[in-house]
Amino acid sequence: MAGAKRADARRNEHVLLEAAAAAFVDAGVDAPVRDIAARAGVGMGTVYRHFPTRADLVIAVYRHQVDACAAAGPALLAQTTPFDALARWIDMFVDFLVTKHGLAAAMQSDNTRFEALHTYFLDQLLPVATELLAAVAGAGDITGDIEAYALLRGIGNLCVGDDRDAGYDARRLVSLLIAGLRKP
Amino acid sequence: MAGAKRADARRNEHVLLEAAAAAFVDAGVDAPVRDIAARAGVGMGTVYRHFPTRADLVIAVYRHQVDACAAAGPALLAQTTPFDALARWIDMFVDFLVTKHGLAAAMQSDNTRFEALHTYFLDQLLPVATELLAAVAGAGDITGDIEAYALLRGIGNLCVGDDRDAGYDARRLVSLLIAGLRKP
Amino acid sequence: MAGAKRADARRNEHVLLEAAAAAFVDAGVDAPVRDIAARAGVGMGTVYRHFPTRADLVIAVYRHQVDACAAAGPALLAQTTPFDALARWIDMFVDFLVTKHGLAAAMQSDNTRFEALHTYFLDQLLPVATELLAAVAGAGDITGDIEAYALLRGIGNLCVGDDRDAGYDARRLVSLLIAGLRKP
Amino acid sequence: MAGAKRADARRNEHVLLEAAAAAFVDAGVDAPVRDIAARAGVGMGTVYRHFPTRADLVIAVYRHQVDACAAAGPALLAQTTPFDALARWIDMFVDFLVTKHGLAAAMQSDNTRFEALHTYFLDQLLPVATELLAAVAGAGDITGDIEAYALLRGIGNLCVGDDRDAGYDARRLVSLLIAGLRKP
DNA sequence: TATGAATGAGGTTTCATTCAT
DNA sequence: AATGAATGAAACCTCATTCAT
Repeated sequence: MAGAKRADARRNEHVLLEAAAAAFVDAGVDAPVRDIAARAGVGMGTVYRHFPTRADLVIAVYRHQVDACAAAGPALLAQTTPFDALARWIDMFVDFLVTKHGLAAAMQSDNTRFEALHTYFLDQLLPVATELLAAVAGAGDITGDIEAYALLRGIGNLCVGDDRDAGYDARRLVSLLIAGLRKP
Repeated sequence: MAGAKRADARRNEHVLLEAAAAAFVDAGVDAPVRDIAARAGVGMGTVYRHFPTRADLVIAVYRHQVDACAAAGPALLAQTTPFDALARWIDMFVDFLVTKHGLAAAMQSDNTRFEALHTYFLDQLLPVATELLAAVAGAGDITGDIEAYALLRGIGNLCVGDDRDAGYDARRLVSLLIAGLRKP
Repeated sequence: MAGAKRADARRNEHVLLEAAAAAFVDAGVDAPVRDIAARAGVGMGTVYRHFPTRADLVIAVYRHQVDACAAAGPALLAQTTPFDALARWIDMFVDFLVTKHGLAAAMQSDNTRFEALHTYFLDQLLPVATELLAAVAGAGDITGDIEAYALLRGIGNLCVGDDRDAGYDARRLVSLLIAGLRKP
Repeated sequence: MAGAKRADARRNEHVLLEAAAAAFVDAGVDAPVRDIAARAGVGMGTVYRHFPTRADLVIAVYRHQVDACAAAGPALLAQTTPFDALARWIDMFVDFLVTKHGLAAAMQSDNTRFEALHTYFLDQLLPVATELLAAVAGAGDITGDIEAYALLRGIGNLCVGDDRDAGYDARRLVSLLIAGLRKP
């Protein structure tokens, strides 16, 4: 019986994540709880049961992709030159942010509601970025210093609004940034 | 007689602009009208009298600085090399955005309320940025193409949250961007 | 399970209708939502949940009585002479309007918010009034023509403010109107 | 000098009355003071100087016509039969109300702001109506009793909204009322 | 455990009225 | 005397969040 319940709960959680992801795309990560619940076909209380705070929900929605991104770093380092690994990892990160409408905006929000989200991202990605940057520096490919944090933050910022604005291409600007990083 | 009254009103308008600027810093450009009025020490109706829509207020808050920035472009071009002029103009732009906390965030908002603000910025700055980029391209200092719009947007994005975050320095990232632009 | 909740909600809806009716009496059909909520002892949001627009609320408040009035017409025609049936039906209508203080005033409001209310009343009552008038005309009891719409509107108007004014008796004036209608 | 001023003031008062009358037509007797002032081309303070309360303004707007109506009663009585005099006087009253959009509605409003308006109307018209009714009763032309107050009130009510509603003709209903009054 | 009704704070906007100039 | 800027009390409506069922 307990097991049956859990199956139900797990299904609900899954449905909710899909619904939230869809709502975030359409209305940003501040989408009304009621809308998310309605999309998922559950009551609002159910949303709160599974994700007590908004950050919990947002993190849950993006956890898989953040984790995948984190995992990709070392793999890339093993495959190619440090600079190329960094460039390709950043590409992945940009792809992730740019396809998740509103996520970059949420990341730069200073609303305390999203603090936990921020933290989660950094916990996962900062070590990887640090490692990649260190490898590039070790290979002597970089001009000047740049903190991993600053780099992630800058890339995140460049991705804000990419989807909403036909005249703007975050990837292009990020590539300029990387070019600026490289020792001639 | 008509002029006498205006002294009061003009003072109030000034106070309101200061109050709004401060409120925008603390709470973003969506700061409640009630708060802005309270900071200014006036009634809410006074805010609406002077600035019927929110865009009116936001534009008014930043107009002087936008105008100054626009004016600086040609002056710089006359003083130094194209690339240096561009770099210094971008510095000015970044200074402006970074000291006016919350402005960059407003610029990237897709809320239709801020459309007029967006428009105003672009009307003022796009021609200048275009002129500077053309000069640099003419001098053969640039690698690849970049639209003035994309550049402004990217710089604006990089400035988002610079003030709120000790570990982040927008100027540093912008300088990487410019470096990436330059032909080796 | 779904039914359990409804008990509460149904009770609240009932309480709200009573509260709204009372508020309409005291302050007209434009009574502040906050007041209605306070009378009902519920939050304002509850009013909006049950009655998203003001017209919804006003119609709901008076629906039962309008329906009852509409139903009474044919019954009366079957019981007595056409003229008597008309007179008694009008008595009912007047009773309804006069006891539902403020309703007549709402009916004459040209505020577009009340359009739906107006429409609802006419949809229900116009056919009945038309039928009664036709029967009276068929019996040759009437002098001159009168449209059902004009008659309802006139009676409605005569009832405005009946309750607020000790020196005024809408029934008496309506009876004069009916007398004026009758062929000597 | 004092005289010169007075000419100015008198002119302003006149302009204001015209403006208020027009505003009342368009927006009812609750028309915003600002609108009235704007129509008159004066400041709002000027409205308040001339008409400290809203009732003062409303009364002033309609005073001439009320007075004319009051004066007409005795004249009609002297010219024709009592019943005919009453009928013609009521015609005048209806004409007055029906052409002054929104006035009838104001008269029936129980808003205390309009109390003085109410009072003024009654002070002027009640004696005249009473006299006319007494004459008709004296001539034995009336069936049953009707108070002058009730009659005025009923007629006023029948005129509400006459202008806004193509399907409604207050004059027709008032004539039914009078017909109902007459002894066969 | 799930539901969704209820709450009420929070933001917006509109005007009647006062009062400094 | 005239002006119109300023005030601030309403009123509206929208959710995030709680909690009875």
